[in-house]
Amino acid sequence: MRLSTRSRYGVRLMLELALNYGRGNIDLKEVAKNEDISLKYLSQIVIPLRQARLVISQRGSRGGYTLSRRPEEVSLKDIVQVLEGDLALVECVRDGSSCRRASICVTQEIWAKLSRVIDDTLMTVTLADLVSRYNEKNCPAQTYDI
Amino acid sequence: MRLSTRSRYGVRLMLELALNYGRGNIDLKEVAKNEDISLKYLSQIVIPLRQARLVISQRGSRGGYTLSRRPEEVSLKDIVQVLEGDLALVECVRDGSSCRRASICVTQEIWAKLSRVIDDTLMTVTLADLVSRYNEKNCPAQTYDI
DNA sequence: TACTAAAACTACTAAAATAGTAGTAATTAA
DNA sequence: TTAATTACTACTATTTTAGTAGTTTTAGTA
Repeated sequence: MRLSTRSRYGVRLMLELALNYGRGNIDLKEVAKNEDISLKYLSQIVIPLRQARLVISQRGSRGGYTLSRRPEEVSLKDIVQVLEGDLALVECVRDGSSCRRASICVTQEIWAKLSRVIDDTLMTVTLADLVSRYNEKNCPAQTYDI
Repeated sequence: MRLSTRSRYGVRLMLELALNYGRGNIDLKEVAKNEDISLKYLSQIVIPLRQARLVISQRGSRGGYTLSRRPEEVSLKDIVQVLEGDLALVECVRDGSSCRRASICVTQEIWAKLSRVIDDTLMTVTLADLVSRYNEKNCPAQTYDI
């Protein structure tokens, strides 16, 4: 039960865009460098994010990506959902008819619950939250020694 | 982010043992038939459960498996933990040194939280709970038409 | 207009994980 | 002694993961 690099890199990509929200296009080269992720791989990962309209792209020179919504309005669930595809934790939760034991199965109920708990957790965390955490962690309150 | 059949089958195996708790050895053939799972595959899955002392085995004719503890005392976390191996949701949560960005990374904190939420959810569900659900679902209160 | 930097698209690939199967050996109750 | 059962070892096909590689399109700018 592993979270793919795809999802994790995708979240970090989106975090970079959130950190630069309001500053125009950010190109993937920059993100790849900051986050230490293969540029080519990133350029694959961003495609579904664009298709899902979580980011807006601009091609050509000085092109790049921007968030299509404010960081407060993008949850990690939005991102992970797009990048994990339609994969559910367990197939029978998404599609009851995929298992003929569904009607008598009690474990299905548990996996459904677990799916909900995961979704709820991811839904309550937004990019804005990550930005706050980032600032706390990497930009501690500055003291000026004069 | 998928739960393996290994874990899911393992839980169903344990549920079968819980349903038959107190009735002596249950052999895998029976479980395989009831749960519609390959006998050979089940016999692989049960090995780590035995090694983790969640079940006790008896070899030979009339052999089989029994729960080593009462159903109330076995949570789904116990089972899934054993069957997923030491795989964490995300490697860096289990082992901070696995990623050199750990000290500056804020997504790690989120994955750690998600891991905890998953663990907590699985920890609160015991085999006894599954047995209750099973009885409710498959043995509705009987009415006698005389 | 030509150049350059960027996204977009298409195809391929090595490695690992998943979900099993197959066959044999050891054990034990009857 | 036999039959039933667990235990052990090895193998395998398929899918997923985590990328790489190369080309094409687009758009700003000198």
